[in-house]
Amino acid sequence: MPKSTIFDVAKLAGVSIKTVSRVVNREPNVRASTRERVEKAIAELGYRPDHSARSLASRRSHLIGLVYDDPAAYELPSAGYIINLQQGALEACRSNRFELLIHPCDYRKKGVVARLTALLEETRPAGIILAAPLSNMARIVRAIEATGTPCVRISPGKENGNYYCVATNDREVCAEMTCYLASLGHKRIAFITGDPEHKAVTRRLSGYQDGLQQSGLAFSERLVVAGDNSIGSGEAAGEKLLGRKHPPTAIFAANDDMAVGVMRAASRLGVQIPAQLSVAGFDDIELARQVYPALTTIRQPLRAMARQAALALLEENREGNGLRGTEIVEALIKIRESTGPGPDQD
Amino acid sequence: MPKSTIFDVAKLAGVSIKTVSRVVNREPNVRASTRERVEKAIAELGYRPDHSARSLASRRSHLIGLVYDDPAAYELPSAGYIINLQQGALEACRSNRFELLIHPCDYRKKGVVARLTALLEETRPAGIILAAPLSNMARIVRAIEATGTPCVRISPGKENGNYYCVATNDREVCAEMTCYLASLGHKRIAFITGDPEHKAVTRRLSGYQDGLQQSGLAFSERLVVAGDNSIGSGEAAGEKLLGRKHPPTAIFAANDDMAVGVMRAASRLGVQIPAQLSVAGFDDIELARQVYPALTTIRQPLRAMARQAALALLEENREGNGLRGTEIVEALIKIRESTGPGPDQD
DNA sequence: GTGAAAGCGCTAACAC
DNA sequence: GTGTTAGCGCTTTCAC
Repeated sequence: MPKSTIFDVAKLAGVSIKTVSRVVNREPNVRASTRERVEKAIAELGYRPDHSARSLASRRSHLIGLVYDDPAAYELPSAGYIINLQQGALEACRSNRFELLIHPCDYRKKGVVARLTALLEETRPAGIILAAPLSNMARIVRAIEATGTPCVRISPGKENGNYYCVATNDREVCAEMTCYLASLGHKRIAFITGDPEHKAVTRRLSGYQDGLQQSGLAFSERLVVAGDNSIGSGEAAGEKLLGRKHPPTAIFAANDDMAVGVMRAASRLGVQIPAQLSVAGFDDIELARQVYPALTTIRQPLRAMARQAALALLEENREGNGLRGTEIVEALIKIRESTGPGPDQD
Repeated sequence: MPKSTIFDVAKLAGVSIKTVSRVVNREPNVRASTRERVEKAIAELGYRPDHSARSLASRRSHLIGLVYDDPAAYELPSAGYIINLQQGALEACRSNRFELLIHPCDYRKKGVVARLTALLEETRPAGIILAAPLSNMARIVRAIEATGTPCVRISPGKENGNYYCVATNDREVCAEMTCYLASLGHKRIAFITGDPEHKAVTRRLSGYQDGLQQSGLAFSERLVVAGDNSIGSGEAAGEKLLGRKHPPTAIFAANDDMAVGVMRAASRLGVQIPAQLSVAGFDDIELARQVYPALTTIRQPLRAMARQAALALLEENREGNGLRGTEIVEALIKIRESTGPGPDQD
């Protein structure tokens, strides 16, 4: 079957191509009976509007770009993170007949901005979803802005008012986790911070502080140790904390990898979890369930966030009334076995 | 800067648009001095050829589609698999100014074929990379063929001569692994088969048989147990095998998840690895390194395979002399701690 | 409600 | 080597 065009459909339905176009694009001003006739012709011919022709004429494509930090640089532990983003965006695309273009980029390299600009100017996607930590980087955001491509940022550090953002209640949920630990009877709750490059991770520290305050516990700098998001750094931090004369009875790490590191340190030092030490993380990576005891953590609704981001882009594409504000998608606390009532304390 | 077109460049360089087109597309028949002038004009105006216009006129886009089994159906353990495919394809795309479209599809659902056809007919990608297990499914392959889109299949079951395929030496490497186990002194080497839906997994059994033969060991049906690729099925199979009067001293599972299941069964039954039992898997998933003792396994060079697939598509796009044959990318045996000389045997 | 005509920005075929 | 002329298949504008 040689591919049919809008002309073939028009001829078969006995209307003009403009009417076919109206039907295809669900525009108003078509009589129901006409619409039916056109739809029948479309089905009969197996007509598919050509994407390139459409984009060329309308100056907007049916493509959404997903831009995220290139995992090549990371040795792939972020696979779950990326797949969740993709799945969320795809869910939204699928129901709207859009396709998803992926564009990981390594912000550490020269030329990223140029490549990104090239993508936007050549491909002209209907919009871009920019994931953290790229969503915090001014030069990336500016480059996108310069091309005029609609953009939604996921979990940006500061909620810069000029762009539409999708974020979680990171800080609040971390406060909640801290309160939960306090409610279990813990008095010395430590926190391990992450790589300051990821702004989202920084906000988690503030949440921890909020939680202490809400629970009537004093904040102490001694209970905050710096990590760099890696398992190794968590292990080092755990050793440092557990080696003290008065070790904490609970450790809340800014991400799961570091929490797992803490568990390793505890295991090596013969500290029982959760009997002697409660451990909590953030992210709910796959490893969190596989580790023993299973890690209490917080799940970022990444998939829902990406879906929301894509939906916003699609709406903007249809209505075009500007993308502003911040949409909050709530994070979820997953209580598992690594937390419990601590040992009796002085 | 209002976006400039090929006309602007032509005017500035004092040539015709066709000459600009030649320069942009690296076509021959342009004098070096002319080319330089045009390139200067392009740089000066920041000209970018419009992707849609190009695709429309040339009837081929600068997009490559990557089609794989939808992980939604799988609860995401396949994240690493997918990311590796994507990374490989992206490596090839990047150096050729192509973009990558991802299209996971759930072959269990009705309407996949229709959606895939729609993708191909509307978007007209320059080519499709079809990953296993989809690459084995006749109705999927046929649907792609019907649209005339160039397609490369990754790890298809049977090497159907009409398409270009990229595969690994699955069977050979499984024979090698079996020989390695035999060389360690194992006489009773068991094999756990996987989901027969994945043809690649079936070939692994043949490799195991080859290996036995090469090592002068007899094949016994009793030493082959069926699994379904899941950890749970590996655990069940392991229990069954280890519960025998003469249990095997080595178990080779057709994938890592099942191998991990075997390790769990061994741990529960108090069987020491590798002192009493050697365990080997296939895939080199992340868990393989995290498990204790670390799993001996086989790594499929997925990334290299996807890169090769994309490169073939790009070449076909340029030269167009037909895609045939099979490219083999060699798999790698990773010997870790779960295998060793077995116990002395009768 | 519907249609005719004029492009969108580029490549292809062929002329020179 | 280089330019001219037609489209590619659609949307847009505006007329009816």
